[in-house]
Amino acid sequence: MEKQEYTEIQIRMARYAKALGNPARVAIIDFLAKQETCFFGEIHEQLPIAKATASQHLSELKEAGLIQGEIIPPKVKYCINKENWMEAKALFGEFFGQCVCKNRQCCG
Amino acid sequence: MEKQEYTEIQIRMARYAKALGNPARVAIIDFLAKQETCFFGEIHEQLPIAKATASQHLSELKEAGLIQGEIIPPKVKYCINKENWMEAKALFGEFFGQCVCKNRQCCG
DNA sequence: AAAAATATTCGTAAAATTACGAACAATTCA
DNA sequence: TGAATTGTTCGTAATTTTACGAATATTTTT
Repeated sequence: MEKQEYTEIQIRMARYAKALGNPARVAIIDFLAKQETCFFGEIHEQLPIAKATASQHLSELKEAGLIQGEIIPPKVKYCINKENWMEAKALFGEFFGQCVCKNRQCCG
Repeated sequence: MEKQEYTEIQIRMARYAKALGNPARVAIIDFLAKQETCFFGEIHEQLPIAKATASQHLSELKEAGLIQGEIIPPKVKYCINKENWMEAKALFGEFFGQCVCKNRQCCG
């Protein structure tokens, strides 16, 4: 086998991983995971970054499918996207489950 | 609580996630996870990218701690870094375990 | 010693990421 | 209606990422 393209699963894995590849976004998810929903303001309060930057990170998490938002004037309510969260959880579970680390020496 | 800095765990999570945030790097790990070790050439054969790019991705995975390399002239042998792999596995496990998705409605 | 094989490093270019303040839009409150 | 509140979008700048071919270094083979 040579020069294979990536599998759908690898592409989806990388997409979710990339979305989690920043401490601010990990912190946002940590915060959201512990409650049903919450407003932008509460999320921003937790983060050591400007409002505009927080909004940008939320957009990326939404784009990746990990969260969703709903406008409740004049606020915006965010929450985990349950369906995609479960998919990501399964993907990472299988990913980290595939290494037969216990049975081997690895390098050195 | 306001303007908190990120926790060590969030920073480590983001670091591992970022390393996995590219399909080539996910593919490399997928390939390495299935065997004790293998040489650069075999890894590169699997990937639809140039040699230099593959080497670069391997560097990033090594930098993040997920793999390690050993020179066996004139080849280079790579493998999963067992210790850090286990840490990453645990971090992602706790991360995805913390959402109480089943018990809630989320937005909408 | 010269040629071949194996990977990394260098130099470079295009695109994406991260961050901020200012400007804006939309709704609510006075 | 005017002022305040809440977030997003715009414009911008600095940095990082991704990718490639060419050059380089190291060891092995001839």
